[in-house]
Amino acid sequence: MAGHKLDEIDRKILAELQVDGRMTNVELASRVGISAPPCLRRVRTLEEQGYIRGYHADIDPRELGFEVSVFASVRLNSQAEADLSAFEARCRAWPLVRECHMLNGEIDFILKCVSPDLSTFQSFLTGELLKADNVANVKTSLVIRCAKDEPGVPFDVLEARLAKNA
Amino acid sequence: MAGHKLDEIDRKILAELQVDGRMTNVELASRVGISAPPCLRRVRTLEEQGYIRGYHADIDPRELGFEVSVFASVRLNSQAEADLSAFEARCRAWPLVRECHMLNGEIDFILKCVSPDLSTFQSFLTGELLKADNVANVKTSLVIRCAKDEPGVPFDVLEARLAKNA
DNA sequence: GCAGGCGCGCAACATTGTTTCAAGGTCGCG
DNA sequence: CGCGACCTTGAAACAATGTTGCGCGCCTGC
Repeated sequence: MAGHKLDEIDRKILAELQVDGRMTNVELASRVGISAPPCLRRVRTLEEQGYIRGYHADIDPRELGFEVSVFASVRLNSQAEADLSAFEARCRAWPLVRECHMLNGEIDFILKCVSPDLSTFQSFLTGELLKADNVANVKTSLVIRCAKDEPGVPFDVLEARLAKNA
Repeated sequence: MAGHKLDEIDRKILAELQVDGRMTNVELASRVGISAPPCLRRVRTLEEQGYIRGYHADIDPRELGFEVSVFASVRLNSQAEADLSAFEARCRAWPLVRECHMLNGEIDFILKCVSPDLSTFQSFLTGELLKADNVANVKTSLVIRCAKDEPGVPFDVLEARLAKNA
């Protein structure tokens, strides 16, 4: 699956679609330097092979009234695999939790949450998260402002590494 | 700007495009229950008004050889606005840093980073981040696994709130 | 050199994107 | 109550794009 059999054109396609996922196929083809039909075939292949997991509109939560973002550091009582999985399943079911990452070190999980306002988050925190089985400790940090938010792959780094190894 | 003058159709459009940002306009129109032309006009308006910030392909970093994700908690020596802005600007320039959020509490910033391997991240950490001006302290946590990663807006919560207020 | 496979580009058709225009609906005001 | 301005919608027509099948050239291995 991780066979790095991507040529330069494939990587250009991924980089372009990461910047603008709604670009038309003809536009994409002209940018990467091939004609439209093979370009479309490459995109389909990249989708099937899992390089492209999907396409999503990037919607501003604040514009829709989600004024509050919070990072929550969670510690559990038990780190047995079954308990970890159970907590992850609960996170997937909570709509306010948008991301859930398991970490090494003292903190077991970090959650990224959004909420319309502080009181909504507080009732989630006290009524749901802190009451959940196996949760020992939660430390929350309000996001004051966001300087950078670009999930994805730094293609410039990737190209630099490939150039060095060549 | 934050005038919530979105009707149900607009919210449906946003929800659909968040799930599949490459959906065809005619497909989108049929899903939200109107014909294609007004649907396209609504999408354009939502883009212009900032509800939709863009469209991005969701690319799996692991497939491209970025095996390591790290959260870094950063404390600065000075929290003067000029110093905060300077640090944010540095984060925007580091390709391995994908997200940079300013927090309240003890921690000043949390960074989400990706890297091809641990040694690359370590050289970034010791050679760049820890050497940067004003950085007092950095605590890093490796991501072991990711249970949920759905940036965006929980539209089910939004609709529930609107129903309650109606 | 030659057969096979692979990737490209061309051309044709199906589908979609986009504009234009007229009809219906809503709101405010006389 | 009725009128008029405004907004939104949907149908039609055209331009643009998505999609498929086919043939050519290139590389590879024998």
